[in-house]
Amino acid sequence: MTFNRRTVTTRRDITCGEVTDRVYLVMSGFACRYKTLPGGARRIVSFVLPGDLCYMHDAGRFGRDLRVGALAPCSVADIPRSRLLEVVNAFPAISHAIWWVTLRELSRAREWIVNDTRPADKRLAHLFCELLVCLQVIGQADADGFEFPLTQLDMADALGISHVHINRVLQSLRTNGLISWSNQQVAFPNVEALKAFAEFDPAYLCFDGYGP
Amino acid sequence: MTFNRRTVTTRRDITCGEVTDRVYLVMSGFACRYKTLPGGARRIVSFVLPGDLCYMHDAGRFGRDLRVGALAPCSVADIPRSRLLEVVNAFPAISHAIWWVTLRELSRAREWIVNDTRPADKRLAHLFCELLVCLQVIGQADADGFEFPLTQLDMADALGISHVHINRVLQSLRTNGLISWSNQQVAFPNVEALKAFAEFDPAYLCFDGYGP
DNA sequence: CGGGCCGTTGAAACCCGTCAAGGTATGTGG
DNA sequence: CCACATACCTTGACGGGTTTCAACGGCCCG
Repeated sequence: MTFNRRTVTTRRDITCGEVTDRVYLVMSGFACRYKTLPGGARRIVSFVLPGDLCYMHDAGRFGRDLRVGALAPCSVADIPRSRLLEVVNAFPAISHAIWWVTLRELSRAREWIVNDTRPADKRLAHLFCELLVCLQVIGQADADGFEFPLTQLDMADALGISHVHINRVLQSLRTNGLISWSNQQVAFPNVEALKAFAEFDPAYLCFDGYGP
Repeated sequence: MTFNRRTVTTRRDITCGEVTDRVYLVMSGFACRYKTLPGGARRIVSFVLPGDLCYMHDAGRFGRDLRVGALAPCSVADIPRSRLLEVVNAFPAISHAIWWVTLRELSRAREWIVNDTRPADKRLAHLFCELLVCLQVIGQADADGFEFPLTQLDMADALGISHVHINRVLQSLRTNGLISWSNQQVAFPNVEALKAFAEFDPAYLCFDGYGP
């Protein structure tokens, strides 16, 4: 059951042209959903981690203005939409799981809206908390850190602030002993203090209670 | 087929206690989904217009930290969740429609994230554009304006800015001839100019192509 | 008449963006 | 091995956007 598998390099889109009859399964790497503003600025609206599906829903009508790009080299499997439908029909429980991840996405998008009201330092801390928990679930983070191939500019676009300002905010968090980040490795010396500072409540991630 | 129908006054929540076995249909008025930050600030993450369903999905797991409140007097119908399931089973096409509105919510939430990267004046203009189109679809707006019972503070919480600043931004838009707002009546002397200023592209609203 | 709620305005301080420049690492080609 | 280019990180200075605090006026309603 291996599909057309390929590698997408950093700063390239995962979509190939205007094809809409496929869904994309990210198997490794680091990607994001983003939009580009008329001025040329990029705003990342969510991260795509290994195991995530993209363009699951009819791409012709939903998310036409939303693109998916690699932030680190990604291994991607192209799956024909028809194949996905077959699987859903054969195993109705899959339909339930698809509902699950969709509602999870919605809940997370809303928390990102809320996060945008916080000052930049708490915003950055909150995003790191989210990444820590999500990466732990897929076994790509230990208790207090993870490997992190993204640049400061990527994080700036995910938070909607400038890359200059994120640098300053990051150093403030560094000197406060909340974050260390170098050589593509992020660590949090005091995870509880970080979560408290970020006002982080993992409920919105909708992990607990995941069914079949 | 009339259900337990009631009226919710301004600044009150539509939910009644911790009940999770009901969905709520807003039949008239103006409501919003919101979260409250630890500091006490309220952030609105989406508006709820007449015809919208709330807590459609298992409220026990999703959206526990999300509340629904009335911004103007609302007429609400409480529907037992079991009744909704009956209807879905009896008319499978309904299931398709529920998918539709859910994906629409997701698309809109993501555009709100993008909107948060714009300066406050464009942000406000963009939100007005969204409201204009959505209210037109349900027949509660004409070509260049609508009745609007919300306060400036409500709009501030929907945009994540202070009520003082929204007042200043609003006056700037007023003097530029883009918006007039008084006596709960909003009008846009030049809709096209407003949309251009706001960088508004209605694609994300996912209205076109709505099926059965 | 008094009390909320809402809109409005001014002043000061802060957060953050932009511009500009320099520094470091990595990779490439000569 | 060196020159060069590129991408990324860092820093300072400056200006503008935004928040906060404070105060006042209008309006509706009890």
